[in-house]
Amino acid sequence: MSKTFYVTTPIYYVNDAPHIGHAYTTIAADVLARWHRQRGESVWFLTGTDEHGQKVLRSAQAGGSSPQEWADRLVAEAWQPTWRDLDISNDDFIRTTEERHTRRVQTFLQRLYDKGEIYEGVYEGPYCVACEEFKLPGELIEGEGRDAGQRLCPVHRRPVEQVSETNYFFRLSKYADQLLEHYAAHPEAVEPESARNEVVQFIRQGLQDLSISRSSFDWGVKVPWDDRQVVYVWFDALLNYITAVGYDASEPELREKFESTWPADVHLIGKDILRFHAVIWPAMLMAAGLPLPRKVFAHGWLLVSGEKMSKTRLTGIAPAQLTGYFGSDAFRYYILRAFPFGQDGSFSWEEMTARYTAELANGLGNLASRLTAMTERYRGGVIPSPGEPTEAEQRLGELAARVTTNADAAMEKLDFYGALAAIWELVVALNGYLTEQQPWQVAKRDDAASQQRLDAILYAAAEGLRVLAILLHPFMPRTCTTLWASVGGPEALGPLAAQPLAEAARWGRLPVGARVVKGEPLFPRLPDESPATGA
RNA sequence: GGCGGAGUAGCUCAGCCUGGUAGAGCAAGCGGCUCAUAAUCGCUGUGUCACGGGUUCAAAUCCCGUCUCCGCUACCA
Repeated sequence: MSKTFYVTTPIYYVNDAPHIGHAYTTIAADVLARWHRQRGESVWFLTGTDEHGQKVLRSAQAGGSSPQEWADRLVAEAWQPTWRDLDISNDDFIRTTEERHTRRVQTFLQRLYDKGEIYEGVYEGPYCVACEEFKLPGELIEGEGRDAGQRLCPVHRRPVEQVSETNYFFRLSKYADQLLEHYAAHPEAVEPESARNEVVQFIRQGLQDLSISRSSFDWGVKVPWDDRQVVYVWFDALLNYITAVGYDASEPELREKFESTWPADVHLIGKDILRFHAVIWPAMLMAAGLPLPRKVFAHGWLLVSGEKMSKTRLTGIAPAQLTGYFGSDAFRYYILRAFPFGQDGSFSWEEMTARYTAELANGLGNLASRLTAMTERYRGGVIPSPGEPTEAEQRLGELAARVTTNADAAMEKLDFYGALAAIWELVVALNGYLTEQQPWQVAKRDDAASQQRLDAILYAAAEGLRVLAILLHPFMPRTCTTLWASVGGPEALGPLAAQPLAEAARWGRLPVGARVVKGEPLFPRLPDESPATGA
């Protein structure tokens, strides 16, 4: 059985509703999954929600509901609708409160405990009595005046106490050398390079064992041998990548699923959760004797006005604010086209508007309108014979092939930006081709040679659009389905999703006689005034 | 404080490793075209390459220093 291409997003914390940062990761994962499906590979694309932990408990209490009700509502009313709106094609959606997950988390934990990878110890740290919780050393603030020399809780502005609690610890420290060896042998396992350097540097400093249970609250997976404690939420959350695909399943189909799916080919994450994925997670897998993920890719952040998005600064943008105005496909296109994937990108409404108009409406959309209008007008909406290709048509065919190869190579590197740049060469070339060949002039001449020439031009342009529909389908599924239909693809060649990338650029696949229809513009012109928004 | 990244055209950025007339896209201006969503195609300009030194025949590119911005510096997710 061949290995399934397995791509994941983080499971998102249901403390809050999704913003465009979550959408960025998820859209990238979706495009990657669709690209590999279009290659003809078996693909498994997983996303989901992380629902345990103190913050969810607190949010639920503040909202006057139980944590389970809180999570249920956010998942049903915020997260899943957002992914539906964005045409996210995940194959599964794991929630950490599902029994299939919690049961397997317990099994995993018990195995590590039995192997001596987990021991009972004492966690000591700064604790705020008012918050009733442990604080991170880094979030404390220096006291002034009366509290000079002391460190204060950032919420209550009062000194923290050193408090200790009995917890269970995972022997993370013993895996430092193995992790370093692994990354030396597999540099591709953490990308981009800057992220890998940070991880390696961090591990070199030495690792401490990790406290993986909590006893101060109970919203979590119970530690199987000690029900006074619940599992630390990250330890619980990371395991979703294996529990969702059948780790420790007894059913034969699920065992087979796990064997053919794990290890993950790509864990896509934001760079803020790099350490959990590139240090703790692989160490957990080493301890359990399971294979490590092939790649963790930490992408940059979408910044708004140069700052990380934040609710408190009112810079958090809900995806619906953008999709409602630009459409889901335009949003998917923009965030992958505007910024190299590994780097931070500065989101701006103005830039998105400019790209929408220049690249989608005037570029791709208008190109489709030109071809379909002329085919309807001059040939009654029927794809004519390709006739004798001249050098211009040959160049188009060669470009289509080269662009396909380049885009595929870029996608192999998770370079969505480069892939779109490559594909856009074909959009630009086709607009130039039509302008140079002037089919509207050729159409005015009645002689047979001119009419055959017109056929050839229209055919070549239609071929170009056929290739574009296939190459862009993973990025803009909705629009490309429309485009595919408008060049007669469905009847002539079958469903768009079934068009293999390897065949996409083979020139001349569109059969003579396919029905071309000029429909509504692919990307309608934006209204003059944009909706009021903080962006 | 330590480690790492960045500072190049109005905007977003490439170039820097492997020194040798400073580039792309967008925006702007001019021209062509009229099939198309007032769309498209061609042409044009623009720069103390953060600052100060140094190496060199020659530095955006190498070296030293300074300034500014950002990230990482472990158990919130």
